[in-house]
Amino acid sequence: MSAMSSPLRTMTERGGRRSLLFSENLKLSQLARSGRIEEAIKVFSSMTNRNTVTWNCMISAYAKNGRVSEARTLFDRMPFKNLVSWNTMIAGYSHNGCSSEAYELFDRMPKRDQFSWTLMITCFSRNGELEKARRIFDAIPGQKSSVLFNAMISGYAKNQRFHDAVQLLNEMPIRDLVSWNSVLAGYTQNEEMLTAVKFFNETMPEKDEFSWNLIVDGFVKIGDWKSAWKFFERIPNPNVVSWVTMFNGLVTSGRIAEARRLFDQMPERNVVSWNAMLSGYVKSLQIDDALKIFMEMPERNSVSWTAMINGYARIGKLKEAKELLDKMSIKSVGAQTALMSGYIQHNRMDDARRIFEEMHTRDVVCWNTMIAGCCQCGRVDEAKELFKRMPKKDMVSWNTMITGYAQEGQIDEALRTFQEMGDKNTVSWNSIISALTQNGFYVEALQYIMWMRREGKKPDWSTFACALSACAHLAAYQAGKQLHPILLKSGYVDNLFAGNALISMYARCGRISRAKQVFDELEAVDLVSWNSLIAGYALSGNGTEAISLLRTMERSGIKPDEVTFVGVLSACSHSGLINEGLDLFKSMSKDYAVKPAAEHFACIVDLLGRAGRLEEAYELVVGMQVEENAGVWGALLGACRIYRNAGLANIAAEKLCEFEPCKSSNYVLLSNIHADAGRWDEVERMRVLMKERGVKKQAGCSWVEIKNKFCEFFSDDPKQPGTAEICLVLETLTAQMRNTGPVLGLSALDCG
DNA sequence: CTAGGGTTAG
Repeated sequence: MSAMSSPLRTMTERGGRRSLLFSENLKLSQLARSGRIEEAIKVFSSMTNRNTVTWNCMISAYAKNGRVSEARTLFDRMPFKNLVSWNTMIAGYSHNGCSSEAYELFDRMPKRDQFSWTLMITCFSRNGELEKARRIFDAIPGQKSSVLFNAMISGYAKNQRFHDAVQLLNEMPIRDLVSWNSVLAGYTQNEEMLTAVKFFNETMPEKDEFSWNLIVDGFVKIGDWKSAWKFFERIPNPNVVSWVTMFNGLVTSGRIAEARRLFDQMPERNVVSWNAMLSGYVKSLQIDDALKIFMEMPERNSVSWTAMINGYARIGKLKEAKELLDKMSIKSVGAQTALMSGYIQHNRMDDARRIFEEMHTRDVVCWNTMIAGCCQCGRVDEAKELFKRMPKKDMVSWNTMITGYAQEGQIDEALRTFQEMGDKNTVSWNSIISALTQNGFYVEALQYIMWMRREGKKPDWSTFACALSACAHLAAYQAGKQLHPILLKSGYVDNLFAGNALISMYARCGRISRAKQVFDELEAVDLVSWNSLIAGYALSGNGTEAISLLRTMERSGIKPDEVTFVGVLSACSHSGLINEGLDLFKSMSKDYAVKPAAEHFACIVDLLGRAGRLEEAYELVVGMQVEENAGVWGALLGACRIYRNAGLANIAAEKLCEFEPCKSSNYVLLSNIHADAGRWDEVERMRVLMKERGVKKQAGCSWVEIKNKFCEFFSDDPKQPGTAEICLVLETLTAQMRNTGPVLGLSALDCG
């Protein structure tokens, strides 16, 4: 008996040991996949028996969780490396975007197989280094598998090199579904839906659920849920992904009730479906409904918890959010970031900072959230410090800093950051362009848009909105006009931000009928669209039309706001509708519950002033309940100059110098008034005051658009080309205006 | 344990 049992026992022991090792290795890879890296480390260090697979698993575990340097340490220390070890380490670098490190290993490895080639091609492609990927591809000896072709095709397609992708597709010996879908994904994910549908209908010989889902997702991504629905209905065998993709399309277009109906109709639901419903409710801030789903759902993962915490955080129920986080057994980075973000949104920066500092691991999203939070509450120096401290920056980090600097008016820092960053995406370009427009550098903004197009970056709705806004502020009609067809072709016309910017551009360039046409052609309009149009009529001096638009706007169910009234009131004053303007001013607080601000008072002062009712205007300013500003006194001063009321002008100009102590033109005006009245001592006092306050004459500057080029003019600039001609034209114009137009002092033309 | 469609939720 004993002689027989001995070898048997040895065999089972060996088998047992082997199966134990196998199951421990399996456990390691499972932990790695679900992001439980700390547990994986524990398991690995407690293992007495390790084989090469164990080491490979642990390398992969580290790399998949962003700890690529620890993975490398393990790789260097492991007792025996096989081909998979090398491939795993390369994959690790690839997942973490380290293409040069990956290539260094690839170059040194003793033997290569299909995995190695494919990994390296994918790694370079992900990094946008397509030429390097192609060099690898071309150097592969012998027959290339379709997996290799597909990797290269996918790389081209993802990077919008559609021509190269299709060419390779045609060159490969045997195409399969992955090949077709790789090209299709390139189109759908780059918002090329026209080409995508054509490829889907006319080129692809066969389709699977992937193909259908890609099309639906592509339409969802561009916000066209109707087209998404058309294709969704035609899917022969929609799977869970199809349903969730369509569901997501309804949620992003704000149709939460319809989304709910679709959810109820789903033939099968997995945890992703439930999470989609949950976060759908969170997005539309229906937190009670979200909670109901959270309680109802049969299975929860960290995404579910994170979504719920995020929901509470967004409506300011921070106590509930924190309690939920405390209940999580393994607190994911995302969940902690959600609570942190809640604190940031509700101005509890210290609490946010505490969570941030206490976190064991932080991903790039967490860092970016904290940085954005600091920027939002004006702590840009703190943001800068964090930005320096963070171990790995992504595109979002850089873009956030650019926007942060811009909001603080630190345009030089924004420009420096933009130049310093390596790769730039559309958002980076948009960030710097909107930084420029927000700070009044309109010519520079247009310059950057030109550079952006030269770099081959596709403009999106934000680019168009900024470009058109710059044109509007410069009254650059030629440039703005040319943007219109480009916008039409781009497919962003129905974007309200772009559409409103277009209205505003035409309106401010004095093309009010074109503005109206754009307005009428928009699928849906909002308050901003109405305000832009009304402001346009104000600018063109058509008060009657502005008032009539206000009425139409009300009938369409949109309530006017303070901006609307600035438009309507200034329209009244520009077209001499005195009584209408005064009536509207009275009714804006009474009937519309819009509190008049200084800007509205300025309109009425201007209106009364133009009618010569200077005393009334003065009484209004003195008696107004809101804080006075330069605009109000400026309006009064303007009226005083037309009607030559030196006494009131003196008061207004004094006030103006109080509000804008650094603006030289105010002192000059006041000084001129005193000079007119022969009060030379006062003129002298002005001169001394200017010197005391350090007021320097600002160079007057203006732009002219000639043949798509912007010419900047500075006053008193002897280097200015064509000065003599310009002065001659100016003199002629002035003479003509003296004879025909309203009487203006020469100072009215003295604007550089 | 490592490659090609990074189809869906954060």
